[in-house]
Amino acid sequence: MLIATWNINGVKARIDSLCAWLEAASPDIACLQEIKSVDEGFPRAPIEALGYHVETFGQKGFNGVALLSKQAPAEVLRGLPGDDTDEQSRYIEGLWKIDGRRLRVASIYLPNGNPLGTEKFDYKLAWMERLIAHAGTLLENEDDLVLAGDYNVIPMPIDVANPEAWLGDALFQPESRAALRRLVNLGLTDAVRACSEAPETYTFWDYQAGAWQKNNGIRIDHLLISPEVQERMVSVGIEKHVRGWEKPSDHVPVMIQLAA
DNA sequence: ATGCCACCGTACCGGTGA
Repeated sequence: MLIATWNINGVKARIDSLCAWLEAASPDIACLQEIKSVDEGFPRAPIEALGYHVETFGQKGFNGVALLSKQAPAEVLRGLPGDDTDEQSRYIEGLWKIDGRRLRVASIYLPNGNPLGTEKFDYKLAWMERLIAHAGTLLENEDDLVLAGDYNVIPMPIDVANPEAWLGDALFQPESRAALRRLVNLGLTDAVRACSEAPETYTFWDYQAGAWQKNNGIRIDHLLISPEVQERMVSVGIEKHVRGWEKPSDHVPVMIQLAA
């Protein structure tokens, strides 16, 4: 069982790369973020032609998340619970029933929160509180749980090439990092860090100022897993080579392999 | 340095991102 997450930065601009990656990596479940498409405009046909079921939660212009899976989910939840007035499409969750197990996977596009001192940062922190509350509810079920996505939070200094450059950024604020720690401390595991303490483990490189060429990256795409999933974890992988493709997303896919 | 680059919409620029 292979589960992946990828902030694709526009599914219509990246559809050929997405199909090439799906064919090569063959994830059982792929979580996408920043599809930047309404549901009706999502290019589902070429993805379905590869044998994938498609569930989307899009919006016009920006944001938007999706779940691609070889097996159709039994249930789908669109939108993060806790605020009926939230109009941004940043959360979609599916439940799969596989070999008698219940597997819940969420595709998360956590708010960026920049600039500091604005309602955008308040929205980020409030959204994180809602995510913590919802994750607590999910963990009570003791299902297999994978919270995957672009968290827009740099957990630790080891997760950024140039920490000083991010001190004034919402992604590296003490409040953002503390909220992520509280989420993890509910009983989740950061799958990538559980498998490797290596520095220069990044998932995002800015398009600007030659960040990719200089390996000036950050690790902000995370797979947070429940104890039931951690027991079955075989390996994780960061698809770094995808950043070197033509017209790449600024993020690369992150994957976890589970036994059976 | 609030730009560098890239996406989207109804578009030849402004909003948004990280």
